[in-house]
Amino acid sequence: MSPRAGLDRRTLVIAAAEIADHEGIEAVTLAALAKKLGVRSPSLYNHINGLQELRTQLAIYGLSELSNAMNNAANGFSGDVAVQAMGRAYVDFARSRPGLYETTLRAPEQANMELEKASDHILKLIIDVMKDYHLGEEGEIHAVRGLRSILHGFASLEQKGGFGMALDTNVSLSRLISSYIAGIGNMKSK
Amino acid sequence: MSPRAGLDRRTLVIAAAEIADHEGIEAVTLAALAKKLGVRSPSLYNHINGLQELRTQLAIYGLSELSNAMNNAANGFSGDVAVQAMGRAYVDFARSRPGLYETTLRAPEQANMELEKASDHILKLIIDVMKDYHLGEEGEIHAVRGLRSILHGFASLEQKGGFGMALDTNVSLSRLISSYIAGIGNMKSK
DNA sequence: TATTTAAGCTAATACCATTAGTTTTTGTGG
DNA sequence: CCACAAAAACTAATGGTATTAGCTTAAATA
Repeated sequence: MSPRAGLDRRTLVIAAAEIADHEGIEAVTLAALAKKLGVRSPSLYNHINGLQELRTQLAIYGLSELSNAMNNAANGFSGDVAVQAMGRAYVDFARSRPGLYETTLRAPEQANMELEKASDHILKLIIDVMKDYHLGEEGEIHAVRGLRSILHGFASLEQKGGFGMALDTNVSLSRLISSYIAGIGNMKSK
Repeated sequence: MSPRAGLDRRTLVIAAAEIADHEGIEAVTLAALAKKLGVRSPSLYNHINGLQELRTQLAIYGLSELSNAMNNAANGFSGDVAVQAMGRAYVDFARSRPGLYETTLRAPEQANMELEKASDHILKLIIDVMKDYHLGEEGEIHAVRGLRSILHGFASLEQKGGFGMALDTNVSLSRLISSYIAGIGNMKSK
Protein backbone atom coordinates (compact mmCIF):
# COMPACT_ATOMS: atom_id res chain seq x y z
CA MET A 1 0.00 0.00 0.00
CA SER A 2 2.66 2.50 0.90
CA PRO A 3 6.03 2.45 -0.79
CA ARG A 4 6.55 5.84 0.93
CA ALA A 5 3.86 8.28 1.75
CA GLY A 6 6.02 11.33 1.15
CA LEU A 7 5.13 13.12 4.33
CA ASP A 8 6.79 16.10 5.91
CA ARG A 9 6.09 18.24 8.89
CA ARG A 10 4.10 20.83 7.02
CA THR A 11 1.81 18.17 5.60
CA LEU A 12 1.22 16.79 9.07
CA VAL A 13 0.39 20.18 10.51
CA ILE A 14 -1.99 21.08 7.71
CA ALA A 15 -3.80 17.76 7.99
CA ALA A 16 -3.99 18.11 11.76
CA ALA A 17 -5.47 21.58 11.34
CA GLU A 18 -8.17 20.13 9.11
CA ILE A 19 -9.04 17.59 11.74
CA ALA A 20 -9.19 20.33 14.33
CA ASP A 21 -11.52 22.43 12.19
CA HIS A 22 -13.83 19.63 11.11
CA GLU A 23 -13.94 17.32 14.09
CA GLY A 24 -12.88 19.50 16.97
CA ILE A 25 -9.64 19.99 18.75
CA GLU A 26 -10.14 16.93 20.92
CA ALA A 27 -10.08 14.77 17.82
CA VAL A 28 -6.54 15.80 16.99
CA THR A 29 -4.74 12.61 18.00
CA LEU A 30 -1.73 11.00 16.43
CA ALA A 31 -3.87 7.98 15.72
CA ALA A 32 -6.44 10.02 13.80
CA LEU A 33 -3.77 11.97 11.98
CA ALA A 34 -1.98 8.79 10.95
CA LYS A 35 -5.20 7.27 9.66
CA LYS A 36 -5.99 10.41 7.67
CA LEU A 37 -2.54 10.25 6.11
CA GLY A 38 -2.67 6.53 5.39
CA VAL A 39 0.14 5.63 7.72
CA ARG A 40 0.71 3.97 11.12
CA SER A 41 1.08 6.35 14.01
CA PRO A 42 4.70 5.55 14.92
CA SER A 43 5.65 6.68 11.43
CA LEU A 44 4.67 10.21 12.34
CA TYR A 45 7.63 10.36 14.69
CA ASN A 46 9.88 10.53 11.66
CA HIS A 47 8.55 14.03 11.09
CA ILE A 48 7.44 15.37 14.43
CA ASN A 49 8.40 14.74 17.99
CA GLY A 50 5.10 13.68 19.46
CA LEU A 51 1.70 15.14 20.22
CA GLN A 52 3.00 18.09 22.17
CA GLU A 53 5.22 19.26 19.34
CA LEU A 54 2.34 18.81 16.93
CA ARG A 55 0.26 21.12 19.09
CA THR A 56 3.02 23.69 19.25
CA GLN A 57 3.38 23.58 15.48
CA LEU A 58 -0.36 23.95 15.08
CA ALA A 59 -0.27 27.05 17.24
CA ILE A 60 2.54 28.52 15.17
CA TYR A 61 0.74 27.75 11.95
CA GLY A 62 -2.50 29.18 13.26
CA LEU A 63 -0.88 32.38 14.49
CA SER A 64 0.82 32.85 11.17
CA GLU A 65 -2.41 32.41 9.23
CA LEU A 66 -4.17 34.74 11.63
CA SER A 67 -1.43 37.36 11.19
CA ASN A 68 -1.82 37.23 7.47
CA ALA A 69 -5.55 37.71 7.67
CA MET A 70 -5.24 40.65 10.04
CA ASN A 71 -2.48 42.26 8.06
CA ASN A 72 -4.33 41.97 4.76
CA ALA A 73 -7.45 43.40 6.28
CA ALA A 74 -5.94 46.45 7.93
CA ASN A 75 -3.29 47.21 5.35
CA GLY A 76 -3.68 50.66 3.88
CA PHE A 77 -6.18 51.84 6.46
CA SER A 78 -5.73 53.69 9.70
CA GLY A 79 -7.69 54.69 12.77
CA ASP A 80 -11.18 53.39 13.35
CA VAL A 81 -11.43 51.85 9.91
CA ALA A 82 -8.26 49.86 10.43
CA VAL A 83 -9.33 48.68 13.86
CA GLN A 84 -12.73 47.62 12.59
CA ALA A 85 -11.21 45.80 9.64
CA MET A 86 -8.65 44.05 11.75
CA GLY A 87 -11.23 43.06 14.31
CA ARG A 88 -13.53 41.69 11.70
CA ALA A 89 -10.67 39.73 10.13
CA TYR A 90 -9.72 38.29 13.50
CA VAL A 91 -13.22 37.09 14.21
CA ASP A 92 -13.73 35.82 10.68
CA PHE A 93 -10.58 33.78 11.00
CA ALA A 94 -11.85 32.20 14.19
CA ARG A 95 -15.12 31.48 12.43
CA SER A 96 -13.65 29.87 9.36
CA ARG A 97 -10.92 27.93 11.13
CA PRO A 98 -12.41 27.22 14.56
CA GLY A 99 -10.13 24.35 15.46
CA LEU A 100 -6.99 26.03 14.25
CA TYR A 101 -7.94 29.19 16.09
CA GLU A 102 -8.32 27.27 19.30
CA THR A 103 -4.87 25.77 18.99
CA THR A 104 -3.32 29.24 18.95
CA LEU A 105 -4.19 29.64 22.61
CA ARG A 106 -3.26 26.21 23.85
CA ALA A 107 0.47 25.80 23.74
CA PRO A 108 2.22 27.36 26.68
CA GLU A 109 4.24 24.42 28.07
CA GLN A 110 7.89 25.13 27.54
CA ALA A 111 8.80 28.24 25.64
CA ASN A 112 9.41 28.05 21.92
CA MET A 113 11.18 30.75 19.97
CA GLU A 114 9.20 30.30 16.81
CA LEU A 115 5.94 30.43 18.71
CA GLU A 116 6.90 33.61 20.50
CA LYS A 117 7.89 35.13 17.20
CA ALA A 118 4.50 34.36 15.69
CA SER A 119 2.76 35.73 18.75
CA ASP A 120 4.87 38.88 18.76
CA HIS A 121 4.04 39.48 15.15
CA ILE A 122 0.34 39.70 15.88
CA LEU A 123 1.06 41.93 18.83
CA LYS A 124 2.96 44.29 16.51
CA LEU A 125 0.02 44.48 14.15
CA ILE A 126 -2.28 45.49 16.97
CA ILE A 127 0.21 47.96 18.37
CA ASP A 128 0.54 49.58 14.96
CA VAL A 129 -3.12 50.14 14.60
CA MET A 130 -3.38 51.59 18.09
CA LYS A 131 -0.58 54.07 17.50
CA ASP A 132 -2.98 56.38 15.71
CA TYR A 133 -4.68 57.19 19.00
CA HIS A 134 -1.61 58.67 20.70
CA LEU A 135 -2.16 57.12 24.08
CA GLY A 136 1.38 57.32 25.37
CA GLU A 137 3.66 54.45 26.15
CA GLU A 138 1.69 52.90 28.98
CA GLY A 139 -1.67 53.83 27.60
CA GLU A 140 -0.83 52.04 24.42
CA ILE A 141 0.00 48.83 26.25
CA HIS A 142 -3.27 48.94 28.14
CA ALA A 143 -5.13 49.67 24.94
CA VAL A 144 -3.54 46.75 23.12
CA ARG A 145 -4.44 44.44 25.97
CA GLY A 146 -7.96 45.75 25.74
CA LEU A 147 -8.37 45.18 22.05
CA ARG A 148 -6.91 41.71 22.26
CA SER A 149 -9.27 40.88 25.10
CA ILE A 150 -12.23 42.09 23.10
CA LEU A 151 -11.34 40.15 20.00
CA HIS A 152 -10.42 36.94 21.72
CA GLY A 153 -13.35 37.08 24.09
CA PHE A 154 -15.80 37.73 21.31
CA ALA A 155 -14.39 35.04 19.03
CA SER A 156 -14.20 32.52 21.80
CA LEU A 157 -17.71 33.09 23.14
CA GLU A 158 -19.22 33.08 19.69
CA GLN A 159 -17.44 29.83 18.90
CA LYS A 160 -18.74 28.17 22.04
CA GLY A 161 -22.27 29.20 21.19
CA GLY A 162 -22.32 31.70 24.01
CA PHE A 163 -24.43 34.20 22.10
CA GLY A 164 -27.65 32.29 22.05
CA MET A 165 -29.98 34.82 20.55
CA ALA A 166 -30.73 35.45 16.93
CA LEU A 167 -29.42 39.00 16.88
CA ASP A 168 -26.70 39.54 14.29
CA THR A 169 -23.31 38.98 15.84
CA ASN A 170 -21.50 41.08 13.26
CA VAL A 171 -23.42 44.06 14.51
CA SER A 172 -22.49 43.17 18.06
CA LEU A 173 -18.84 43.06 17.13
CA SER A 174 -18.69 46.29 15.22
CA ARG A 175 -20.57 48.15 17.95
CA LEU A 176 -18.33 46.65 20.58
CA ILE A 177 -15.29 47.94 18.78
CA SER A 178 -16.92 51.31 18.22
CA SER A 179 -17.78 51.65 21.87
CA TYR A 180 -14.28 50.76 22.91
CA ILE A 181 -12.68 53.17 20.48
CA ALA A 182 -15.09 55.93 21.39
CA GLY A 183 -13.91 55.73 24.98
CA ILE A 184 -10.28 55.00 24.19
CA GLY A 185 -9.17 58.21 25.87
CA ASN A 186 -9.65 56.39 29.16
CA MET A 187 -6.59 54.31 28.37
CA LYS A 188 -4.27 57.27 28.79
CA SER A 189 -2.27 57.57 31.96
CA LYS A 190 -3.17 60.93 33.40
CA MET B 1 -8.39 0.08 53.52
CA SER B 2 -11.87 1.14 52.54
CA PRO B 3 -14.92 -0.15 54.35
CA ARG B 4 -16.70 2.59 52.36
CA ALA B 5 -15.19 5.83 51.33
CA GLY B 6 -18.44 7.75 51.68
CA LEU B 7 -18.27 9.53 48.38
CA ASP B 8 -20.97 11.43 46.62
CA ARG B 9 -21.18 13.47 43.49
CA ARG B 10 -20.50 16.77 45.15
CA THR B 11 -17.32 15.42 46.73
CA LEU B 12 -16.14 14.20 43.37
CA VAL B 13 -16.79 17.51 41.69
CA ILE B 14 -15.07 19.52 44.40
CA ALA B 15 -12.04 17.26 44.35
CA ALA B 16 -11.92 17.42 40.57
CA ALA B 17 -12.04 21.21 40.73
CA GLU B 18 -9.03 21.18 43.05
CA ILE B 19 -7.11 19.07 40.59
CA ALA B 20 -8.07 21.44 37.81
CA ASP B 21 -6.88 24.46 39.78
CA HIS B 22 -3.63 22.99 41.05
CA GLU B 23 -2.49 20.76 38.24
CA GLY B 24 -4.30 22.07 35.22
CA ILE B 25 -7.41 21.04 33.44
CA GLU B 26 -5.60 18.34 31.48
CA ALA B 27 -4.83 16.57 34.73
CA VAL B 28 -8.51 16.06 35.51
CA THR B 29 -8.79 12.36 34.72
CA LEU B 30 -10.88 9.74 36.40
CA ALA B 31 -7.66 7.95 37.29
CA ALA B 32 -6.24 11.00 39.06
CA LEU B 33 -9.52 11.74 40.77
CA ALA B 34 -9.84 8.18 42.02
CA LYS B 35 -6.32 8.27 43.38
CA LYS B 36 -6.97 11.55 45.17
CA LEU B 37 -10.06 10.06 46.75
CA GLY B 38 -8.41 6.80 47.72
CA VAL B 39 -10.55 4.65 45.50
CA ARG B 40 -10.29 2.70 42.24
CA SER B 41 -11.53 4.48 39.17
CA PRO B 42 -14.47 2.20 38.34
CA SER B 43 -15.89 3.04 41.75
CA LEU B 44 -16.44 6.59 40.59
CA TYR B 45 -19.13 5.33 38.24
CA ASN B 46 -21.34 4.75 41.26
CA HIS B 47 -21.59 8.51 41.58
CA ILE B 48 -21.06 9.96 38.16
CA ASN B 49 -21.60 8.75 34.66
CA GLY B 50 -18.13 9.09 33.23
CA LEU B 51 -15.64 11.78 32.36
CA GLN B 52 -18.01 13.79 30.22
CA GLU B 53 -20.56 14.09 32.98
CA LEU B 54 -17.83 15.05 35.40
CA ARG B 55 -16.87 17.87 33.07
CA THR B 56 -20.45 19.02 32.76
CA GLN B 57 -20.82 19.03 36.52
CA LEU B 58 -17.58 20.95 36.88
CA ALA B 59 -18.92 23.58 34.50
CA ILE B 60 -22.13 23.86 36.49
CA TYR B 61 -20.25 24.12 39.74
CA GLY B 62 -17.88 26.71 38.30
CA LEU B 63 -20.68 28.83 36.88
CA SER B 64 -22.48 28.77 40.18
CA GLU B 65 -19.41 29.87 42.10
CA LEU B 66 -18.75 32.56 39.53
CA SER B 67 -22.34 33.80 39.82
CA ASN B 68 -22.00 34.09 43.55
CA ALA B 69 -18.81 36.08 43.27
CA MET B 70 -20.30 38.44 40.69
CA ASN B 71 -23.49 38.88 42.60
CA ASN B 72 -21.76 39.63 45.88
CA ALA B 73 -19.51 42.13 44.23
CA ALA B 74 -22.13 44.13 42.38
CA ASN B 75 -24.90 43.90 44.94
CA GLY B 76 -26.01 47.29 46.17
CA PHE B 77 -24.21 49.23 43.47
CA SER B 78 -25.34 50.48 40.10
CA GLY B 79 -23.94 52.01 36.96
CA ASP B 80 -20.21 52.26 36.41
CA VAL B 81 -19.39 51.21 39.95
CA ALA B 82 -21.42 48.04 39.62
CA VAL B 83 -19.90 47.18 36.26
CA GLN B 84 -16.39 47.72 37.55
CA ALA B 85 -17.04 45.66 40.64
CA MET B 86 -18.59 42.85 38.70
CA GLY B 87 -15.80 42.85 36.18
CA ARG B 88 -13.18 42.77 38.87
CA ALA B 89 -14.97 39.90 40.61
CA TYR B 90 -15.17 37.97 37.36
CA VAL B 91 -11.46 38.31 36.69
CA ASP B 92 -10.53 37.62 40.30
CA PHE B 93 -12.53 34.43 40.17
CA ALA B 94 -10.65 33.31 37.09
CA ARG B 95 -7.41 34.16 38.85
CA SER B 96 -8.13 32.30 42.03
CA ARG B 97 -9.74 29.26 40.43
CA PRO B 98 -8.04 29.03 37.06
CA GLY B 99 -8.88 25.41 36.39
CA LEU B 100 -12.46 25.67 37.51
CA TYR B 101 -12.91 28.81 35.44
CA GLU B 102 -11.68 27.01 32.36
CA THR B 103 -14.17 24.23 32.82
CA THR B 104 -17.04 26.70 32.63
CA LEU B 105 -16.36 27.19 28.93
CA ARG B 106 -15.73 23.61 27.93
CA ALA B 107 -18.95 21.69 28.11
CA PRO B 108 -21.18 22.20 25.12
CA GLU B 109 -21.73 18.63 23.90
CA GLN B 110 -25.35 17.76 24.39
CA ALA B 111 -27.50 20.30 26.11
CA ASN B 112 -28.02 20.10 29.83
CA MET B 113 -30.80 21.93 31.61
CA GLU B 114 -28.88 22.55 34.79
CA LEU B 115 -25.94 23.92 32.86
CA GLU B 116 -28.12 26.27 30.88
CA LYS B 117 -29.72 27.46 34.06
CA ALA B 118 -26.36 28.27 35.60
CA SER B 119 -25.31 30.05 32.45
CA ASP B 120 -28.54 32.02 32.25
CA HIS B 121 -28.12 33.15 35.80
CA ILE B 122 -24.84 34.86 35.01
CA LEU B 123 -26.39 36.36 31.92
CA LYS B 124 -29.12 37.85 34.08
CA LEU B 125 -26.60 39.42 36.40
CA ILE B 126 -24.89 41.11 33.49
CA ILE B 127 -28.17 42.20 31.95
CA ASP B 128 -29.21 43.77 35.24
CA VAL B 129 -26.12 45.84 35.51
CA MET B 130 -26.46 47.02 31.92
CA LYS B 131 -30.04 48.13 32.38
CA ASP B 132 -28.84 51.36 33.96
CA TYR B 133 -27.60 52.57 30.60
CA HIS B 134 -30.97 52.50 28.84
CA LEU B 135 -29.79 51.08 25.57
CA GLY B 136 -33.06 49.70 24.33
CA GLU B 137 -33.91 46.07 23.80
CA GLU B 138 -31.42 45.30 21.05
CA GLY B 139 -28.79 47.65 22.31
CA GLU B 140 -28.85 45.89 25.61
CA ILE B 141 -28.22 42.51 24.04
CA HIS B 142 -25.28 43.86 22.08
CA ALA B 143 -23.95 45.53 25.21
CA VAL B 144 -24.19 42.35 27.24
CA ARG B 145 -22.36 40.43 24.57
CA GLY B 146 -19.72 43.10 24.64
CA LEU B 147 -19.16 43.02 28.35
CA ARG B 148 -19.03 39.26 28.42
CA SER B 149 -16.50 39.30 25.60
CA ILE B 150 -14.36 41.78 27.46
CA LEU B 151 -14.40 39.87 30.71
CA HIS B 152 -13.85 36.45 29.24
CA GLY B 153 -11.21 37.65 26.82
CA PHE B 154 -9.30 39.46 29.51
CA ALA B 155 -9.48 36.61 32.00
CA SER B 156 -8.55 34.05 29.42
CA LEU B 157 -5.58 35.94 27.98
CA GLU B 158 -4.26 36.81 31.40
CA GLN B 159 -4.51 33.19 32.44
CA LYS B 160 -2.60 32.01 29.41
CA GLY B 161 0.17 34.47 30.12
CA GLY B 162 -0.80 36.56 27.13
CA PHE B 163 0.03 39.85 28.82
CA GLY B 164 3.76 39.48 28.93
CA MET B 165 4.77 42.86 30.23
CA ALA B 166 5.16 43.98 33.79
CA LEU B 167 2.46 46.65 33.62
CA ASP B 168 -0.28 46.19 36.21
CA THR B 169 -3.09 44.14 34.75
CA ASN B 170 -5.66 45.48 37.21
CA VAL B 171 -5.14 48.90 35.72
CA SER B 172 -5.56 47.45 32.25
CA LEU B 173 -8.84 45.86 33.25
CA SER B 174 -10.36 48.87 34.93
CA ARG B 175 -9.40 51.13 32.06
CA LEU B 176 -10.77 48.66 29.57
CA ILE B 177 -14.10 48.67 31.32
CA SER B 178 -14.04 52.44 31.61
CA SER B 179 -13.33 52.86 27.93
CA TYR B 180 -16.13 50.51 27.02
CA ILE B 181 -18.63 52.19 29.28
CA ALA B 182 -17.58 55.64 28.15
CA GLY B 183 -18.52 54.71 24.60
CA ILE B 184 -21.51 52.57 25.50
CA GLY B 185 -23.84 54.88 23.61
CA ASN B 186 -22.59 53.22 20.45
CA MET B 187 -24.50 50.10 21.43
CA LYS B 188 -27.85 51.77 20.85
CA SER B 189 -29.74 50.97 17.71
CA LYS B 190 -30.32 54.32 15.99
C1' DT C 1 -32.02 -10.67 62.36
C1' DA C 2 -32.63 -11.40 57.38
C1' DT C 3 -32.66 -9.14 53.20
C1' DT C 4 -32.00 -5.79 49.93
C1' DT C 5 -29.42 -2.06 48.01
C1' DA C 6 -25.57 0.40 46.95
C1' DA C 7 -20.62 1.14 47.11
C1' DG C 8 -16.69 -0.61 46.66
C1' DC C 9 -13.69 -4.15 44.25
C1' DT C 10 -11.11 -7.09 40.32
C1' DA C 11 -10.80 -8.36 35.63
C1' DA C 12 -11.11 -7.37 30.97
C1' DT C 13 -11.51 -4.51 26.66
C1' DA C 14 -10.42 -0.92 23.65
C1' DC C 15 -7.97 3.13 22.52
C1' DC C 16 -4.16 6.26 23.02
C1' DA C 17 1.08 7.85 22.92
C1' DT C 18 5.47 6.47 22.81
C1' DT C 19 9.83 3.57 22.33
C1' DA C 20 12.67 -0.08 20.36
C1' DG C 21 14.07 -2.56 16.81
C1' DT C 22 13.36 -4.13 11.91
C1' DT C 23 12.45 -3.73 6.97
C1' DT C 24 12.45 -1.28 2.82
C1' DT C 25 12.67 2.41 -0.15
C1' DT C 26 15.26 6.07 -2.06
C1' DG C 27 19.03 8.70 -3.33
C1' DT C 28 23.99 8.97 -4.03
C1' DG C 29 29.02 7.91 -4.74
C1' DG C 30 31.83 4.86 -6.97
C1' DC D 1 24.83 -0.16 -12.89
C1' DC D 2 25.69 -1.32 -8.21
C1' DA D 3 26.59 -0.92 -3.42
C1' DC D 4 25.60 1.47 0.49
C1' DA D 5 23.92 4.82 3.66
C1' DA D 6 20.12 7.52 5.25
C1' DA D 7 15.50 8.14 5.90
C1' DA D 8 10.80 6.59 6.16
C1' DA D 9 7.97 3.33 6.75
C1' DC D 10 6.74 -0.91 9.52
C1' DT D 11 5.65 -4.41 13.67
C1' DA D 12 5.79 -5.36 18.44
C1' DA D 13 5.63 -4.03 23.02
C1' DT D 14 4.75 -0.95 27.18
C1' DG D 15 2.13 1.83 30.03
C1' DG D 16 -1.57 5.02 30.56
C1' DT D 17 -6.48 6.14 29.85
C1' DA D 18 -11.91 5.32 30.08
C1' DT D 19 -15.33 2.18 30.40
C1' DT D 20 -18.11 -2.24 31.09
C1' DA D 21 -19.24 -6.57 33.42
C1' DG D 22 -19.61 -9.14 37.17
C1' DC D 23 -18.42 -10.04 42.10
C1' DT D 24 -18.17 -8.97 47.19
C1' DT D 25 -19.39 -6.80 51.12
C1' DA D 26 -20.89 -3.08 53.94
C1' DA D 27 -24.87 -0.50 55.30
C1' DA D 28 -29.62 0.43 55.62
C1' DT D 29 -34.13 -1.32 56.22
C1' DA D 30 -38.01 -4.37 56.85
